[in-house]
Amino acid sequence: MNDKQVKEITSKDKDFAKWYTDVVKKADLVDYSSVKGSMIIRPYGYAIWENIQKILDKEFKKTNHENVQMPMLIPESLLQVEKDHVKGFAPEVAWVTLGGNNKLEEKMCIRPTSETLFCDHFKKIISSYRDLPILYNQWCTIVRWEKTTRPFLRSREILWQEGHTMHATKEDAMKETLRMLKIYEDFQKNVLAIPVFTGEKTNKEKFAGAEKTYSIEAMMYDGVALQNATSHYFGQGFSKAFDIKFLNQDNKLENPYQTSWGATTRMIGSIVMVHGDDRGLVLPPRIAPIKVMIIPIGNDEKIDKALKEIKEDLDNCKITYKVDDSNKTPGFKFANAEVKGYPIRIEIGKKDLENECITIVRRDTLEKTKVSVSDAIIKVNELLINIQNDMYKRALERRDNMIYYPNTYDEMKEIAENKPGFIYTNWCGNEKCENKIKEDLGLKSRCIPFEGADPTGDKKCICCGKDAKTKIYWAKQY
RNA sequence: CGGAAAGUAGCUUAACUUGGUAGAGCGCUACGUUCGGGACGUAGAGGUUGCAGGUUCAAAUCCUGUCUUUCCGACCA
Repeated sequence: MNDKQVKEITSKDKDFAKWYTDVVKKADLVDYSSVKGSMIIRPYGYAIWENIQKILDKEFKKTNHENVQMPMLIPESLLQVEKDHVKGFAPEVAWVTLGGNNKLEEKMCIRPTSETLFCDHFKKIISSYRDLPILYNQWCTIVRWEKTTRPFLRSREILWQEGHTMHATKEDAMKETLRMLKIYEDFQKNVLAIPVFTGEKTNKEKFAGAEKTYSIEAMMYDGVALQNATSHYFGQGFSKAFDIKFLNQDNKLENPYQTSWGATTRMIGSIVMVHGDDRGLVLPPRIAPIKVMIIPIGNDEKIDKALKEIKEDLDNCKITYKVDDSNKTPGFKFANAEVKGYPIRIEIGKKDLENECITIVRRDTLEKTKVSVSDAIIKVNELLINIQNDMYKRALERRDNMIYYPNTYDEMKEIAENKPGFIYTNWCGNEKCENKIKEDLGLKSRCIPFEGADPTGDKKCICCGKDAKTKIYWAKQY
């Protein structure tokens, strides 16, 4: 690879953190604002988010969820209703204390999440089992006063969706919690081409106020974990605290069972860190706002004719594309298309047309193929599918090669210190061991997967040596 | 929030040590020539040196504070 082609992006193996910020900026996904932790999502980045919204929202609607919009401010007293919840969130909320120049009677926080707001509302609209289930979702921003911020990965103002549902029975609520987790899982695998682990969070890591928290865990290129979505089962914790009641079929008052689930623009960070390379962003076709970038080389009647034909074919197949007819040289346009990560690039030039063909380049492998103008659309359709599948396969293989299975604590330590990735071990279920591993090795528990989590080998906890209850993933996290 | 570093045109930076008219490259605009891996010519636009104080005849330069960014920890989606 010519150095000139990558002069603007730091090599990912040399300095992954720098590479990441280079890519998100050079690909025009974000810009920094003058407010710490509040990023500007630029049109190209926002277009990715819009695609995420479009696809997820369709899944939510298919499963009978309705979108709503709740207030942005939560009165202090409302936030405090559920004890674990306020304890978990109080350290990271932003407060509004003034209205104009007047001090507010009661200060209000900017929502860090909206469980309390939804509960306050649910109390008013739920009275019978006939009102259940209530399946709500909202797309909004929230604020959490994070100490350290990075574009997409950790910001203070977070763009996300949060689902909040109420059910008549425990079983229904649990079913909902897992159903939504599955929707996230399928979305990440099939659309974002990101392999993930789904499973249960430990007591220590679960959401403030939840009975159970499930998460989607992805591994970035550098082996560090990123939690890409969560789904919580609340049981009756909030509904009791908020005194939400319904009359069941036996004419008895009961507290409903609740769930919430969310995913954020952090997923865009995952796409960058799972698929990107030293030339920039690489977008999976299914999430790419522009699937094909057409680059005419020079001016010629023949080129115009071929361009017109290809555009028509793409339109007919509803494939999004753009034509780079700027006054730049071809080399510049190629490099730019690579930084932006368009899945496919079509080069239309005189030389090729003399042989009745054009050049199609796939972004993920940079492999070039020459096809006739009339066959271009067939090739594009084929490539869009292949690129999507190959990107997933490569990410999966890479991830699986970075998972380690130590049998002793010393081995685990050796791996934690020298090899980036996930570590899968037996665990006794005790928080003490979790804390020790965090302190000794800097690793946090990721999740207990749904399948294949029965203890293996000596069936003893890797840390304390007592009987293991389960297997669990450990990793450093963003 | 602790520890470290940085902030000068859109970007990369020079001038800062030793105070004295802020300079360049890239990018941008217009016109022309080009076009198969980051083109070239000519002409041009673009700066209260992050912000606020202080020292001084004089501050990009010295001092204090503050904000933002980056890296490393702690906290967290």
